[in-house]
Amino acid sequence: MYDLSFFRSNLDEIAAGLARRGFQLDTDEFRQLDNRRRTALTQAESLKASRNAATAEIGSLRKQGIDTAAQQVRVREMGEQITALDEQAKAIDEEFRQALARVPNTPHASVPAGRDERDNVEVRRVGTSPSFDFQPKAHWDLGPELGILDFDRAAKITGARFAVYWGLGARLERALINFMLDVHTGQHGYTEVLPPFMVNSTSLFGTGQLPKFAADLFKLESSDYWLIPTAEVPVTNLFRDETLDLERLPYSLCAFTPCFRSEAGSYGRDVRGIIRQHQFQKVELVKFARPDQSYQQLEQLTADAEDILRRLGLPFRTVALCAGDMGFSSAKTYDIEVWLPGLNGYKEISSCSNFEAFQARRAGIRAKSGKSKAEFVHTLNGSGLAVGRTWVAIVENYQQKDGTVVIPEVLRPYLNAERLTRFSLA
RNA sequence: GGAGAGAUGGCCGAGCGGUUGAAGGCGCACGCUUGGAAAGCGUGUAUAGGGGUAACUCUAUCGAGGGUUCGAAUCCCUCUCUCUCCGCCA
Repeated sequence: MYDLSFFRSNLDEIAAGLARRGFQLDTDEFRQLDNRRRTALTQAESLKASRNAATAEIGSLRKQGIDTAAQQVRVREMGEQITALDEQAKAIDEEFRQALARVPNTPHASVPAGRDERDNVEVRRVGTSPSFDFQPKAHWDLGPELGILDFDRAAKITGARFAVYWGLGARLERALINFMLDVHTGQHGYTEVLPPFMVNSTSLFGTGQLPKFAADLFKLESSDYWLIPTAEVPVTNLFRDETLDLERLPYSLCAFTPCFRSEAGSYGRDVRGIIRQHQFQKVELVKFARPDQSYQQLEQLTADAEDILRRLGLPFRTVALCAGDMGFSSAKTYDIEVWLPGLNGYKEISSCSNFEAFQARRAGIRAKSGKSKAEFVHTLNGSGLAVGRTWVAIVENYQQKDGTVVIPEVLRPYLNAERLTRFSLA
């Protein structure tokens, strides 16, 4: 969300920036709305000022024992007018705020132009896709064959887009979580945090999921609790309505959480396997940065996420999203895409964004040093990484001709195994 | 789930329905004092929005939302959160 006075005085520049991402800002509508808002506000406030004066006078008159019945009738009438004006002003203000809350962030100058994913720009490519002397399988075949992945029972106990992991399949997921957390906390300087997996709607507003994207979320009945779609929501909101010490920034946090997404409107996309599930797990990286350092921090955060793939020996590429492909709150985003033999292509495994002050303004996250005035921090986040998709990448990239999967060296202590072999309960 | 207590400025803590945006203290900032420091003294010290080139001024805010009243931090109702006890529970 934008700062009110900044938005007002830079409407045309903002509209031009938003046009890059294909968002048409109706500047006339906003100007009108803003004028109406200010008129209503001024009217209500000046009437309030005279009521306050009249009321003070009644007070002092009554102290002198003078009858004030006439004044009281007059002020009572003013009160009714004020109520009406207030309602009007409030309605217009609300209309203005709602409209403003639905305006996406402006892309940073370094964001490539373009309309959709085809215009994204590859910034680096690391590793080479493995060559197989046999026909490699997709994980949705290989997993069930190994007995470590079970879609049928998941559909029975819950429904579509859920999975059950068995044996070393379950343990591989857990190994990846621990590995990622250990690297980020031990090597990259992140502080681990374990937040609630449900949040209230104020938090979702803070990070920008609400009001526009309620349909993508799961909401619990008869409460204001929502299942988190990403750890970004609880972790960024940790410091909502707080003022941080500018000198101590950046804060670098990492959190493991499950994530829940309704995937409304994605019918038919990634229907096979565990690429797109209603429930998946993620290790998330979140940074609170000084405004003058946030782009440097975005590079660092992206490198930290990439490092997991390097250590796992998985081939990937990093792309800079074009203006038209970026998320609502983001000013700049890098997607990291891992190579998946089952798709014979790259698939997003992390999305690293700088939101600048967009979320901080919505969530009231400020920082100041000494006596300086508090300013909004810049927030960043990225997956480090999506665990389910990393699981897929391991299984598919390290599969062998005999149907087993060799586990990368760094994971073996966590898995207590060198290889995934056929598993069966019986 | 049941019973009770509470929520006031950066913090602690007053507050009779009327000039209380809010006493007092602490903290913080600046100044005086000092060889320097402490103590002492003085001054200042919230946020958001509107108007104004500015000085400044107006409005709102005492957990949130309603209500009573000419007027509410103060009275009434609802909700949220925190704490204590009981029950249940990992």
